[in-house]
Amino acid sequence: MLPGNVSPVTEEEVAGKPTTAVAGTRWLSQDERAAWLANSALMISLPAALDARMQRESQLTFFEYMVLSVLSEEPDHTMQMSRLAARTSASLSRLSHVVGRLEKRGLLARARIPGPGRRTNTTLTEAGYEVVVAAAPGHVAAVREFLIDELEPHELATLNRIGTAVEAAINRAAGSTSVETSVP
Amino acid sequence: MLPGNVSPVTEEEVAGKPTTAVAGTRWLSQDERAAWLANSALMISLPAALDARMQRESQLTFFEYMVLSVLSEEPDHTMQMSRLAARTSASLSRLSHVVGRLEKRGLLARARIPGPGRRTNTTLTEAGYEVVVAAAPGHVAAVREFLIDELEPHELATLNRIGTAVEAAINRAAGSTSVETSVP
DNA sequence: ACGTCGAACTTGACGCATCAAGTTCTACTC
DNA sequence: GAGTAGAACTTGATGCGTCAAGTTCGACGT
Repeated sequence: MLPGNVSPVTEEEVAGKPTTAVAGTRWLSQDERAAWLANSALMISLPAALDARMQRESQLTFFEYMVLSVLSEEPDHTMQMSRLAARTSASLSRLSHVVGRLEKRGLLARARIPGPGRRTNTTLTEAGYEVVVAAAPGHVAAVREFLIDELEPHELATLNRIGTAVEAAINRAAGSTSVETSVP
Repeated sequence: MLPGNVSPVTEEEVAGKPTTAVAGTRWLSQDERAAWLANSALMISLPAALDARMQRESQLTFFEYMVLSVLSEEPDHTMQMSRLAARTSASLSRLSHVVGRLEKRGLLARARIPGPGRRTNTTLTEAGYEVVVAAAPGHVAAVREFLIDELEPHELATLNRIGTAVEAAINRAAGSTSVETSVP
């Protein structure tokens, strides 16, 4: 459980309604606050739990696994950097660092794309593919244990909706980074 | 949107049912997979977006804000380290580092608790309180913009349920860290 | 009374993420 | 055709988080 990381004042000022503003701010209502706290705990604890387990079982970060996994699902185990970045919700910079490390470990390889522009392809190596395949069952098990198997079907559906909506709201606020997101 | 960070194989092997196992693993069904992908995006993007904004507007991390905020809601602006750690879903180690930094910045102070055992209290300073108060409106606005205002009431309720359930599942798996979590 | 255990921290080393800046291309402009 | 804009990365410095150890205390056994 998380606390009231919401307003620096004590209960009394917040009252019941989701509206009102003491000094121009719409504070959170009781329900909103509770939902936000629960979500904070989820946001903080879930990635940490998954990271810890993947690290133990496969010497991979949650994010590294995502990268390898996305590549493994392409027919040719290959994807362009910027596209891979969009697919993993990561900045190009972050991806570049991670790919650099994974390349050093021999799990994937980079290659300039001949055409116009400065584009780079990333491809899984044999070793890389074997690592993902080996790590997958543990990953899925963890996802089930911590999240999926805890939820009812309608909760799953709602979670899907929420994730999508939030992602949209963030991209909207970011002024749209204008990267490919849809599957061709 | 996020990709299939789930199974290293292509669609065909996963089929429709949430069950079945090619090699002993219960892979994710279409719906489960979709929900998981949406949740991944949420897990990754939301903290990042909040962190970035708080950093820009208040020179505070999302987590630093949480710490200060929790303290600000205590009547005496004081809380014991281990309790504060539980309230913020953080390890004692992480909290210790963060509190150290915030102390250096003059936003809070530590003091040994006289009684038995090795306990430490953390207290907001005047400056610290002013910082939270100043940062709060921006924080709430961001939370609303990215999450709360995007959701219908029933979605809020479900999110609450999900967060609680996940937190419970993780704590269960962790063999119970045995720290206080309930409010007295 | 002495030693051991465990709880409650603290500290240091190391790794990963972020941000700002640099590079390498094409394309467009005047 | 030189210059500028801009997309697609890459790189380096800095800072936060994690993990493993270390410290400091009381309690409990013998």
